[in-house]
Amino acid sequence: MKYIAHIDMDCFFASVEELLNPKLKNKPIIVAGRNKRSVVSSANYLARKDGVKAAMPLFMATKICPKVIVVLPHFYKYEEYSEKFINLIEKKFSKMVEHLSIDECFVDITNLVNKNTSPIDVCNNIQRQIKQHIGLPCSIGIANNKFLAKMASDLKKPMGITTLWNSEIKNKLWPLPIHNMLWIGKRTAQLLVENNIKTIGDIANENNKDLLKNLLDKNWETHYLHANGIGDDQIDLSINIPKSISQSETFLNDTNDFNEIKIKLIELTNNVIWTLKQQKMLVKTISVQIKTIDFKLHNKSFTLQNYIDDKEDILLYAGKIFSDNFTNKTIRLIGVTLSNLIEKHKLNINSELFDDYWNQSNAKNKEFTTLVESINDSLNADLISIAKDKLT
DNA sequence: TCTGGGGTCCTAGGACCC
DNA sequence: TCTGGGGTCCTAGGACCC
Repeated sequence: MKYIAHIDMDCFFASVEELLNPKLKNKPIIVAGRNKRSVVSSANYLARKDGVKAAMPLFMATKICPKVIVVLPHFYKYEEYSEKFINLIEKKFSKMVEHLSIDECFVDITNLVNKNTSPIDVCNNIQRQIKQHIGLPCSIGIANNKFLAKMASDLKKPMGITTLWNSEIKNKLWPLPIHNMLWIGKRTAQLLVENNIKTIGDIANENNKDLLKNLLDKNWETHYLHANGIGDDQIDLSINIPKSISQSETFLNDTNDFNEIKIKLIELTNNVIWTLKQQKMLVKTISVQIKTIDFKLHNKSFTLQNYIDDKEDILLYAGKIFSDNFTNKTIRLIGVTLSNLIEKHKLNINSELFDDYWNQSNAKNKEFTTLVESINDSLNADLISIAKDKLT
C-alpha cells in the first residue's frame, strides 16, 4: 500500500505576485494581460470571493469586482518558483516526484511514513517548509493513489491537508457533483447529467455500469474504478520530459494582413526553437495552428524524416505550412507547435558549435538580440517564400 | 470592451508495408 | 474473379487539465 501526496500551490501566480510585492497583500488581485481580449490567469482568494475565476475574460472580472488590482504576469518568475518548490521536495523529502504542471506534483511519501510519523505529519512538514523557505501557501491531498490524492487536495484550500482513504470516499467523494470529478470535463459532465448520473457516487454505483459503458468510450472503466477508489499509484518520472513545445498568440484584432501574421509566426517560431535548444532536444514534427473568427482551431502539421534543431530549417517549414494552408484567411490566433521530440543525447549526436553558444550564462540576452536580428533578416529575405521555393 | 495560453492524451481514417 | 488482416506511422480534431 502506497501513500501518495498531491501538492497543489494555492492560486500560484497570484501568490507569487503577492510575495514579490507585499503591497498587494490583503487586496483582491488577479494576474492577467491588459488588453481587451485578456483573461484571468490566476485570482487570489479575495478576488474569488466576489466570483472572479481563472479563465474569466478580464472585462467580466473587473465588472464584478471593480476594485480588483490587475497584475501583469511574470511567467519566468513562476517557472523559477516552480523549480524552487519542486527542488525543496526532491532534496528534503523524496526523489519520487511527478511534475504534473507548473504548480502541482505527486510525491510518493511511503518511505517517509513509519510508526512515529503519520502521512499527515509528513505533509504538515512539507507544507510548513514550503511556506517557511519559499514563502508560498499550498494544499496537500493524501491517499493511496494519484486520483484520490488529487481529488483530496481540492477539498480544502488554501493551506489545507486532506486525506481521502478508501474508508472515507463514501462521505467525502461520492456526494460531489459529477463536474468535480477529475478527467470529466464540461462535455462529458453534461452528457452524464442528461442521463441522470449526477454525482461521483452515481459513477461508482454498480447498477450504472451498463449505462456508463454506453455513454463513455473505453475510458468508462477507469472512471468507474476511480470513483470506487481504485487508481494508479505509480509515480511516473518520464512525464518530466516535455512531449511538445508550443507558443501561440491571439491578435488584438482579427487580421488577414499577411505581413503582420508573418512577423508573429516568425517570432513565435523563434521562441519555440529557443526552448527546444534550451531543453537540448530535437524535433521531427512541426505544426502551425490558427483560430479563425468562428473560434475554430485548425492545425496543419508536417513530419520530417529526421530529427532536427536547425533554426533556419524549422522557420522554413513553419513558413511553408502556413503559406500552403492558411493564407487569405482572417485569423484570431496563430500558434506553432514542435512535437515528436527526442533528447539530443539519446540520438548520440556529437555536440555541435552552437552548444557552446547556447550554454552561455547570458544566453537569454544573446538570444533576444539574435531573435530581433533574425526577424529582420527573415523579413528581408522573405523566409516564407524561400521556404516555398526550397521545399516544393 | 467579448471569451488566453501551455500542455497531454485519445480517436479515427488513410497510407504503407508484409 | 475483385479485394484479408495485422502492424505502424502520420494527420486532424477534440476533450481535458492547469
